[in-house]
Amino acid sequence: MSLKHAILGYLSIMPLSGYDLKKAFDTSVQHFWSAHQSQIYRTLYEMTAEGLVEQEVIPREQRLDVKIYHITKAGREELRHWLTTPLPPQDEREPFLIQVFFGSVVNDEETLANLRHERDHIEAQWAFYQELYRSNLERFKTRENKRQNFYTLLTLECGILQGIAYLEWLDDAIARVAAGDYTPKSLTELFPEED
Amino acid sequence: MSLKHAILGYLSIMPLSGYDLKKAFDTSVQHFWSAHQSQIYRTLYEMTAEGLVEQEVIPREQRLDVKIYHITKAGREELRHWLTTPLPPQDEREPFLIQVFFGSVVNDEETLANLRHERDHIEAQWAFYQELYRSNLERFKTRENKRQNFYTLLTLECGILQGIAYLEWLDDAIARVAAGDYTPKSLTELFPEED
DNA sequence: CTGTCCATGTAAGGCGTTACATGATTGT
DNA sequence: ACAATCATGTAACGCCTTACATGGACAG
Repeated sequence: MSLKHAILGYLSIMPLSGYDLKKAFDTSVQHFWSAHQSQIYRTLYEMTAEGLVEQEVIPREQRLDVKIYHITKAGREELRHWLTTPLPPQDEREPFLIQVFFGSVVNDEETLANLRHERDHIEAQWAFYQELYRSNLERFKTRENKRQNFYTLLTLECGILQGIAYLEWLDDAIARVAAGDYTPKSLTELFPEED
Repeated sequence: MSLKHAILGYLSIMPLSGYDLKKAFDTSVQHFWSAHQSQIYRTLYEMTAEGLVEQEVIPREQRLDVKIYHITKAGREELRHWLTTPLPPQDEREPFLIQVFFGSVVNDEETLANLRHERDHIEAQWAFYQELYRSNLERFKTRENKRQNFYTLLTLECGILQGIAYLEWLDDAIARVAAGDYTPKSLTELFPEED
């Protein structure tokens, strides 16, 4: 369960509340991981039971207590173990590509609309990553923990580069479907020479 | 639920059994969708209750009956509707990138091992897609339904191109981590001029 | 005075995974 | 003779999503 380990990762840097964790997910790893707040609270509860984290309860008058979570020694060990264990192959699930795959069931106009919609969405997302990269770069210049920041930027870079490749494919697909051109790319067109 | 619609997509082309569907998933859309056979059977059962498909039971002596599923009119309408409705934005979940993101928690050697492991896995997968593309190209030349085949090849192309981008990123990341070089890419290095 | 932020959770349901079970046929 | 393939499923669990619920602080 990666969510547990992502939480451990954040808590290994500093203690946080469930709310803080939700914000951290939304603002920094959103491009490759997301979690609902209900999920975070439940997981934190389980992790407390498992001894991976400890609650520090800060009472507040007439409001729900704030609970700050600290990583335990066992938590650090678990995190280290997970970070050094190769993951089993993941199953992809991309519903959009199912729509494309069965594009021949509907009119090309309709598939085109889907492709354009996806394109707009990906482009907006890409612009957002670009902004994130920019702001993280700034921080890199001034901050101490270069190594931590480097890995943050590296994952963002991955998202950005894959976004570019995806956008290129989308543009090309849109052009071809719009032209009613069903000739597929040849192997030499598709694969770089080095192969 | 995309699984239902992927099943409807296949059944819109020809009637199939649960077993056939499992094979179809494994051999043609495996790169962007996978399903366990238990999941397929359960879903087929639900879809029968919903009137999206109909069972044709073919009894066999001393063996379990074969159940061939046919798409109904309601099923076709549902499929068409789904294929022409833009999908809500999907949440990504890539545990591997969490490992990279928290790479600073462990030694670079350990992160390097992860990166190399991923690289090997992706390369093998990429080679498999390449083979799939090759064989589908052959079929394209001889077969009737060019339009259907085109969309199949298009989704494969997507997987292949994204694979290339991902591999390039992995190679670059491996080189940089191996060299202990934590300088991030500048914006101009990362973004194409057109931007 | 309305909305957003802070901060916590519960409940129910949907989807996916893993393990188990059966048994004939076909290939090596 | 043994394994793989064909072909069907059940059971149980686990994770993720959606909706609901509470309530103070603070900004426009």
